[in-house]
Amino acid sequence: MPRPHSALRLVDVAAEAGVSLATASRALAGRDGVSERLAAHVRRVAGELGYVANMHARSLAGGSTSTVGLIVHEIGDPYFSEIASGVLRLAGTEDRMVQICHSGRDPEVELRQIRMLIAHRVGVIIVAGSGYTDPALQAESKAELAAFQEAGGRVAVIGRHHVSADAVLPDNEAGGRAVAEHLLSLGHRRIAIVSGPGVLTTVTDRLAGIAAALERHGLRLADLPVVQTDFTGSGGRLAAAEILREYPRTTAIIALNDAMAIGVLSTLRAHRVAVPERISVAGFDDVSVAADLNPGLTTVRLPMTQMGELALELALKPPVARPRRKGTGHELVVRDSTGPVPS
Amino acid sequence: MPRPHSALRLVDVAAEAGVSLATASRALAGRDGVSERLAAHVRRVAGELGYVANMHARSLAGGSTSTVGLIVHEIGDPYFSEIASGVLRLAGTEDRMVQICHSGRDPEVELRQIRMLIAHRVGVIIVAGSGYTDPALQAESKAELAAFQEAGGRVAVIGRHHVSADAVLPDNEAGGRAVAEHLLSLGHRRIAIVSGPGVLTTVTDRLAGIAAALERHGLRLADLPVVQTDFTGSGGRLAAAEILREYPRTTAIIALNDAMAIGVLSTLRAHRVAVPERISVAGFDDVSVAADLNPGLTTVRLPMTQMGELALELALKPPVARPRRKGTGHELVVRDSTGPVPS
DNA sequence: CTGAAAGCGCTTACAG
DNA sequence: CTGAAAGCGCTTACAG
Repeated sequence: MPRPHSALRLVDVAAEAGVSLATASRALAGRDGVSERLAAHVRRVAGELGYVANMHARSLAGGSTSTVGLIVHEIGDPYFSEIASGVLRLAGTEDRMVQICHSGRDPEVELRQIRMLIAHRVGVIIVAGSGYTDPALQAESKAELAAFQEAGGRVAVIGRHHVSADAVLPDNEAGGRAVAEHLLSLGHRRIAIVSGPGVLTTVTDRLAGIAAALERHGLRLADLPVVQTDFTGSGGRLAAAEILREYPRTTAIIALNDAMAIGVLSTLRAHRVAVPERISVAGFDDVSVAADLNPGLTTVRLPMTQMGELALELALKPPVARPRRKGTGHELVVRDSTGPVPS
Repeated sequence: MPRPHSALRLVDVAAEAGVSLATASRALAGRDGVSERLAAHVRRVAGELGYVANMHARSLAGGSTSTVGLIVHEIGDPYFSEIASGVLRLAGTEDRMVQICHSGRDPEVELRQIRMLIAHRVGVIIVAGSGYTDPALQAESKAELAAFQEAGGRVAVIGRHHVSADAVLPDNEAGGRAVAEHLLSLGHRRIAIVSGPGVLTTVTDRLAGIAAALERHGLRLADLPVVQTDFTGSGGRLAAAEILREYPRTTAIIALNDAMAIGVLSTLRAHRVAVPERISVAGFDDVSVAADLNPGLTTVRLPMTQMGELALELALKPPVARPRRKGTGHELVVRDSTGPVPS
């Protein structure tokens, strides 16, 4: 198999620096047991020579690998591709490679991928897909990740997972509250929800926020139509058709992510339903095209790219006793797809 | 570093199967020198035990790695995330991991990433970003990839690159011709082009197609405004503003990819320019939101997901003397953003 | 067709 | 603080 031109080995660096293999290894790993002066010298020599450790040898010998494993539900979905972009960007500046795999929103596949990544001896695992509300669905993944951390691996998750690890927590509940408040303040009461799979914590958290806002206005989520569908554009299209058919008096639709909201807009347009004059539509995430739609989509902005960067940043920090948890903040972005309730 | 529970080694499989380490290795690698009966037996035992080779040991010993390296310009761009999705999908079914990295449309970064991937001993490299028209810009990458292939690595590229490797060739020129023909047949003559960086083969090929169509109608590309900008949404926005300002009589705009076309639509909308009544707009790629825009974007569909799958498929086939080249086909998708020239 | 042994490039006890 | 040596789990000449 290909071996890089620069088949420079640690022995070469050691020889050049005039130290033993062991000392060179310790110096570069930043392990103690080497005088600071010597270590600095070795590092300088390694730098001048452009030495890059053979990750396979390192891993085989029991060292850790700099590779980052990233699990997303589906990279073709802009929500995840923006997160991945953030991870790749930061990884690039740290000279780390990123292995990406699909979980397809299937806990079993997710488990398989986690095992694959561990088998490949990645040093870091980032789980970017939503967690599952039912702990049983994640029990095995949780055990696997715990063992991985026990053995020195680093883990960070994006979203609410049943895993004890550093976490980036999207402002799902507060965002749900904000978007619902927005529609309520515009006078809407006959609001329909286009929801994703109820097993995802992302979905339940966003719904919880919406429910909280409704209650402050004396409404109950249970009394509103909640159409559960795929977390995708075609899911949104189907759901919108159902809403038009079953709940024709609806004046506003909240889709639990932008992909679905875009599908909703598409169906409404096909049915020549004026947005926002007859029905207001709001989404969640603020994927980059949301601003370019017509009408521009009112949505809750989550900083996906930064979320990816932040997750990797957390994972790269030395672990602490209690996992870190970082909120993301959110921002209600009001564009043209929402307006006053039709009189 | 984390070691999987199933720290099952090849010796364990060999013992269980009652053969030597060497025989077990050969049997699983499908190398000859083992009777077919014995080999089958070893493979069955390995399967039952759930054995997975330690890729690091394999790589160190000189074997090849099943990891796939994928280089994209920017994973946040839907064109690339759809290609990546195809690669990940096929890789998943083959139990291969995929390492993705950004080249940022910078030949130097691309070269660095290629070197990184080779240093990580990936078995396959897929270059998904456009090639560069100037061979000098790719000279080093080309040499690096050639050496990699020489050493047994497999390479596939998407787009026209100065590399001798299996290639998936998007129908850029024919697509350019199709979209230009479409606008010409609608009566447009004052067509402006929103172009990406002229150093990319994707750009020059699409322009060449447009030029060919124009010539058939007695027009010359050189006489039309070609605004060169970033291959992104904001590039499209800027270019559209320039066109409105400098070439106010323009009746149609061809953007060389959908990202830019979406930016163009956005700017036209901000300026209250009716599409397609006053200006028609067409894009290229058919990213998934193109259908959901309002007006729906007329564009040239390239099968990005399949392109990703196909590239990996080619790379996974045994190499042949002459690199394979597969065209992608294309399809002009006429939606609502293009219409007859205003009278 | 099959096996014993060397070696890939590291890290890490174990001595000094 | 530093070094010599064993060992990680494979593959691949080299013998038989």
